[in-house]
Amino acid sequence: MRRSKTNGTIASTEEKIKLAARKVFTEKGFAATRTRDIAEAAGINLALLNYYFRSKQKLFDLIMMENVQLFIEAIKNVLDNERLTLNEKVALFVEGYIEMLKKNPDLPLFILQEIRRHPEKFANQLAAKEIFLKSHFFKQLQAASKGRINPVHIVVSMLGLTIFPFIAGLFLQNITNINQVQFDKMMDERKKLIPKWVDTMIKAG
Amino acid sequence: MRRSKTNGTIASTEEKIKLAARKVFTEKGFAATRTRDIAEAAGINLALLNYYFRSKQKLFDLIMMENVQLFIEAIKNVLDNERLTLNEKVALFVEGYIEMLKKNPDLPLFILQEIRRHPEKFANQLAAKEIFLKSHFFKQLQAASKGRINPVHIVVSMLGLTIFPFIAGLFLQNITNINQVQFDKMMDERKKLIPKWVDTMIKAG
DNA sequence: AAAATTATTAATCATTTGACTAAATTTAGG
DNA sequence: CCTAAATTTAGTCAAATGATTAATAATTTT
Repeated sequence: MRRSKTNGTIASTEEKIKLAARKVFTEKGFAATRTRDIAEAAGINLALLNYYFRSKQKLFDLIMMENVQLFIEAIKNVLDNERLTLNEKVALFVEGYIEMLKKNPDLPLFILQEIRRHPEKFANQLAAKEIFLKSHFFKQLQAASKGRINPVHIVVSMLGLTIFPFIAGLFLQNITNINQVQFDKMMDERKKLIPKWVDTMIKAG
Repeated sequence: MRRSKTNGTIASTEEKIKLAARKVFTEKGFAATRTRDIAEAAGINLALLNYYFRSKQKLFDLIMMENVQLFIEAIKNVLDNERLTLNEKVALFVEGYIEMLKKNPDLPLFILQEIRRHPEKFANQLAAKEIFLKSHFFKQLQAASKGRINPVHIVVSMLGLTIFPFIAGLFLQNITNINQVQFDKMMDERKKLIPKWVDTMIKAG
């Protein structure tokens, strides 16, 4: 693999391709994306894409990995911080995710689509299973909701309340007659609403 | 356009293709689907697909329309039934959708993806905007939540709590360590949980 | 500055894929 | 049965597309 020393130019070109690839892939998915689209969006010659990344698939895998990373980083620091109460964790999680999703609204649909298309790739990969179930967060949740309700319901609800609005963004703006600015404002409101709702769910069952 | 009189056969072949097309399209999306896949899944010759449906695009549009129809029918009868209380409407909506989604878990991702890809096609189409905002349901919601909270928040939450688990099905089964059967059982539990939660949201703001 | 390495381009290739054609086979009505 | 319409098939085509190549330009190294 070639690594250049003339960093100024190469990093810029490679980065240009990656940026364009993230944009086009995330918007259209793997199959609907043509390498020519990416090349054009990046303002480079088609052959350069293969020069730097070997193949469409390799480039896609790279982007996908970085996207998944975005998702994980937004949780990581919250779920296992033992100094935070359950409510504080929920609040931080919701706040962090909504901020991230405001910047990357296409991300959830992109990732979930990909999981559906290739479940096997994600089955083990992150070992998210164990990490999640053993997290301080999940233990707190079990303790707080003990007996009244399956804590998985709470987790699913928290994720749904936070992520779903972005997945269905355009659809919701359509049926509810609000525009982009109003939508973003509402998402900010949800930073306070969701933790309150989740707290109620835990207590009320 | 040829219409046969030997109805037995034609309906069966045409239906076979449509069933196969729905399956493959919904699983893989438009671009990733090859007409040859559909033909194979339907157990028919490739040319037959074009014989009955003219083109891949036409077939896709048909399937998409039917899928959207599924979504709408599940709401239609509930939203404007003036004899139902708000809580009854929510309960019926959630019940109906969860049942529909258990049978068609790929539907939401498929439709939302398509809306993202071609927003213009859905912008006016259903005029869902007006229909929804003028529904008896929405008016009841406004009355019940008056002042405390934007009713759109409630709608978004209700949809999210109901639909999101199916969109993220595989992902959730992964991180929460539950299998398909447990998942379906949980979805049944949510038929009772979600209306209760929504009621709390409305009252508490 | 010469040589070597790295970056970029235009042109081309090979494969995939949606669509079409023309012929063969089956079915329905007389 | 016979004929015409309906159905089905194999074979083919043209466009799209991922990838490669060979030549050229730019940059770095010696």
